[in-house]
Amino acid sequence: MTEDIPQAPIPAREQADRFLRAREVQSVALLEDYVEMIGDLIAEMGEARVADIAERMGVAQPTATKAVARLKREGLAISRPYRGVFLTDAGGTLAEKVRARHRTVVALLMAVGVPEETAELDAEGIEHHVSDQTLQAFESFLAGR
Amino acid sequence: MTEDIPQAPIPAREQADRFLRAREVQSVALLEDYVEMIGDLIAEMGEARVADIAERMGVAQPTATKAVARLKREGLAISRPYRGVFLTDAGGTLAEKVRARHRTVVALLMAVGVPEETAELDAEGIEHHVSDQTLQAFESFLAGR
DNA sequence: GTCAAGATATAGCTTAGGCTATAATTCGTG
DNA sequence: CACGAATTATAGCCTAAGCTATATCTTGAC
Repeated sequence: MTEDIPQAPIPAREQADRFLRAREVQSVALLEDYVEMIGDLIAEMGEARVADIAERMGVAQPTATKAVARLKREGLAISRPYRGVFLTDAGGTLAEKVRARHRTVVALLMAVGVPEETAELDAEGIEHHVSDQTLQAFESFLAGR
Repeated sequence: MTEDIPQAPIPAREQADRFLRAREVQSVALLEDYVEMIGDLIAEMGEARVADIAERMGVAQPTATKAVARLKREGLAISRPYRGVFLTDAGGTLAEKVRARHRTVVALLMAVGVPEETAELDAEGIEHHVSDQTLQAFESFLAGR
């Protein structure tokens, strides 16, 4: 509180845009998490059941059901009542992208000295805010070190 | 979709804990943003008015009023009706911590090759998910390069 | 083939964070 | 010092994401 303003103040409008973007990102973050989880479950167990999704996401079963309904609305998943959940092509593509990004973020964190366990923990929240441009920078950094 | 499972599968419980943590972080992220913003406004203009907070956060004025009410509930800010908003000691300390963390995250991103503008944009969302341990790793990395 | 157990869906509630419209208050100007 | 403009507060609405309790459907065991 005793120091001067560090950088030149940013225009209010520009700063507001940053927060708007952060809020937008947040609204798709859950979709990404669920899609990735469903992809993992299908890869591991052959199908994704709502009860397993709920357990792994750490939410109650009706919460997972609601989330799946939203995925269907967004065209990322399909399911019939009392049957397993599957990904559409769009959902599968997204899951793949999210999984790759997660790996890159964890690798970057570890490359700058973050212990693996902490890297995994923090990556879960960080990854959603990593833009394509930043992701590319991470990959270049990891390749060229 | 054609490759094997990359790492050994994580116990469901452990994975759920990661998501639980990410959700907890999210619930304090807005508090942090508002507190930092109020600190900035006081530093720049001598006081933080609700209208300015709203403009810079990119929200409507009643939304900012509600957020300030929550800050007061949490003991981070004080205000009297139709008067400016001020930070408590706890609020000031938090603002300082958030501001420092933001700078470190931006510096780290730039250090691994992210352009400044993108670094600022992504940092706004990333910073909230950076744990103390990760922050320390960032600082060591920046110091020792 | 029936029936109990397990899985999924539905109903209804809560909190948080947005919004618009409007009321109440403060402040600057004449 | 009064009044209009600017600011802040309040009312009431929406959506998303969580929860518990309960209803409905599926399935496996007998």
